Amino acid sequence: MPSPPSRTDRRVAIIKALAHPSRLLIAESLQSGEQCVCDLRELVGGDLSTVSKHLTVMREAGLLEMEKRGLNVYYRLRCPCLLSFFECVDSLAAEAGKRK
Amino acid sequence: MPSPPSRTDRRVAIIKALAHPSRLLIAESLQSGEQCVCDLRELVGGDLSTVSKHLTVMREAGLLEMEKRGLNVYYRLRCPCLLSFFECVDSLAAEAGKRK
DNA sequence: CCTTTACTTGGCGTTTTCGCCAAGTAGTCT
DNA sequence: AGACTACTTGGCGAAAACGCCAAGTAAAGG
Repeated sequence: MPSPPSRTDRRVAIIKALAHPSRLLIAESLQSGEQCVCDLRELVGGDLSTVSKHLTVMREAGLLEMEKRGLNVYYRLRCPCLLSFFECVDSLAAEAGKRK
Repeated sequence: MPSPPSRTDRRVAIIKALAHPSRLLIAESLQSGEQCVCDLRELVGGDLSTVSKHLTVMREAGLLEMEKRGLNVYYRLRCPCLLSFFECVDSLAAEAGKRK
């Protein structure tokens, strides 16, 4: 039987959900408001099924909420705190750029 | 020829460097000050070479600094801002725990 | 009801990541 | 110098993540 996810497991799942170029772009784009899957597909390119799977990863990690309205499915961020995280990452990314 | 890493690539590298149970534990532990590799090995368990490779990933992403003193190599965080990020992750992780 | 649109799910080959072992390097000690 | 300690690096098999295609589902429209 599978043991329940530990505190660390849940943390890692959340971080992993951001650790991919397409998913990071999606998270950043959703900061300005909800978007449907087709919008996000235009954003990141590639197959619709691939985008859908990325969104599933992010939703299961707890990062996103989804809501179906009509034919479209809209996704939005569940966390207002991502912004400060991105600032942190960017300050490191800027230094990494200079260092090398 | 390889194109230079984009802004998103650098961001992703930093996030990926935290997206593993052992590496996340290491980052959290280093918040209270520098530690040598053998300390971190005790923390996460497993082979020393595995720990060393995790540290290399984190260092190359820009997360850590290393310094050799005597026989030991000490690692420390390069970013004071990780703390607020972990608070963000934890608030999500707590909700994810409740939700399911 | 049938078709179309907007997705989601299953499957599968390819790529990446992970972790151990073995071997190499750099200080320290005697 | 030789032995020992504390790592780092190379290599490799196993596991996980990725992305496409094909098939399935749900709501809307004719």
